[in-house]
Amino acid sequence: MRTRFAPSPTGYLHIGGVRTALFNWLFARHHGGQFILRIDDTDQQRHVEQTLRPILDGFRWLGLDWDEGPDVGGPHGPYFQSDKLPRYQAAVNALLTCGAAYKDYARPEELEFERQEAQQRKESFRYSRRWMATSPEDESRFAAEGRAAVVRLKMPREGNLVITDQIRGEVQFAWAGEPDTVIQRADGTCLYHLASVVDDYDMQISHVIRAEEHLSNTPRQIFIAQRLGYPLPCYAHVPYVAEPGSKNKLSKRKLSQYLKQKDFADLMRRGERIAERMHWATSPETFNPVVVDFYRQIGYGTDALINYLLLLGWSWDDRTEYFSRQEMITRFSLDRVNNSPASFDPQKLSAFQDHYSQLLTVEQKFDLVLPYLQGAAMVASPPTPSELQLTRQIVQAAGDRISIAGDILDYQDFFVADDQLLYEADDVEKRLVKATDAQELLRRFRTQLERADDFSAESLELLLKKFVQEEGIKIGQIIHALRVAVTGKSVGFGMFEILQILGKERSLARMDRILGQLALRQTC
RNA sequence: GGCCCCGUCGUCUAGCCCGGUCUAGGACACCGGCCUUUCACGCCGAUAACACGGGUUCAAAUCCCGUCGGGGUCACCA
Repeated sequence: MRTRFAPSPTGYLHIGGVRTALFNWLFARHHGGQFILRIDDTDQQRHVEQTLRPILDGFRWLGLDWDEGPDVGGPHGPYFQSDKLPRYQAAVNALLTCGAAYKDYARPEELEFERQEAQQRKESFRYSRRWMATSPEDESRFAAEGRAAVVRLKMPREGNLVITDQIRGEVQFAWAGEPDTVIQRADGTCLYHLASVVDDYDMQISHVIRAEEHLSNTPRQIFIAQRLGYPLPCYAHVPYVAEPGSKNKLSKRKLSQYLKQKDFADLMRRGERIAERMHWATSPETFNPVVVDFYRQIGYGTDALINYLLLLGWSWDDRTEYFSRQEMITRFSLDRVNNSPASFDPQKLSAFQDHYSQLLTVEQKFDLVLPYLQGAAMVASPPTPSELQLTRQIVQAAGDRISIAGDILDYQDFFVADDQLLYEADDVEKRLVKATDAQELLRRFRTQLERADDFSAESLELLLKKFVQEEGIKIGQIIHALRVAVTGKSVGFGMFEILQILGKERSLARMDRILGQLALRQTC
């Protein structure tokens, strides 16, 4: 079993493309076959290297390894269409010779005229073949008129074709409805349909697993293969990935429209918050939730992404949600691929990420998070031992709150100098100003803290409990005020962990600073 | 418009091929509650779907026909 994914070098990896690639990869791995990467660059100019790199990097990041293709080579190369021009030329000649294709000398405007005429009559367009050359005499006559020739498929105009699709079952087409597709341009370069069929044959692809939009291209490709005497691969057309909340195909260019949807907007905002702290120059070309690299950049894990994508259109049973790589390989089959489009749901992706990130140890998370702190210049590069320790403690205390690696940047307050800490005005108002006795209680508790020689979370908790008891107050009367005093806001992780992380000196400094400011405010 | 595909909770889906066990199951989200020093996690609970209409049948989400709706594709793009 041999499958392939044939991206064109566009500079980015589309989320739907990855899903298709994943299915190809899984299918090949399941059957112990090969997964081939081939570059569809018939239409590309020179910068292939530049636009291909991000795609290959994306595959590597995701762990979708290819057995043959760019960087790794293989016995059925070349794996770049741009390197196979003579090969395609030979195929075109063969098609011409056997009468499956013809040279067409129509000018674009003449074709356009026919097309419009058909539209006016509300008929489907079918080329008249008026400028089809049927003899060398025709060719020289047309050429004398200054016409250039393209090569078109000479499609049958009667009969039907039944395709047995592995996912959709039997699909019937009438040959008469198939257009005389151009397979070679006037300048001699070849087009996708031809190249694709020739490549699939050369690379001995057994299963063509691709997006649904190619279903209607299949008849003409089968026609080419048949007339060239190639054995037909099995076809499987997977439904495309749809926009959140609709059945339209997900498209990178429609980002601004998706942003009107809350979940998508939230995801984007989360990304932008990270990008901002990292000082990234972002553009919708690469920093876009439709593009896979977006997730790598902000710190998603590949386990979550792959698992989510797997379930977008495929299922094993009525309840299994989590699959290891090995489990997916073992269980994957085409017949459990769904046949209706599935819309992309950022929230569900997040839920998978939450799950997989909870499986990580503190040390693993620590490693993931560190580059972000360095990138945001919140720690030095390389980090000092005390910064490393601080980070480790934060990761530990944050627990589930850090889901994607970039989430660490939300804990900037621990890294900022004590006299630079920003306070949420509303929180200060509510917990330190309006709350009666809050400031006084803080002052009194401060002296206790100062005397404490054990600043561990456990002993701090005992200390506060004792204080609360002695004062005859409820813990809520002081703890919120304390939190705002040392972190600047009213939400965060466990109070005693916060104090432990900051340590005595910093905790006191922060308390003193805000208490001083508030005292000053009162006298004014 | 032609051709093709698709149609189960808001979303991802199980069930459909081989009709009864489906008063339609799971997950995410949402809502409510519990836990609790806040947030998050966790736990418990609730709401929520067979597009519609005809058949066939003792019985239809499941089979047949039609309608409607959504989408894909109709390039000298891939």
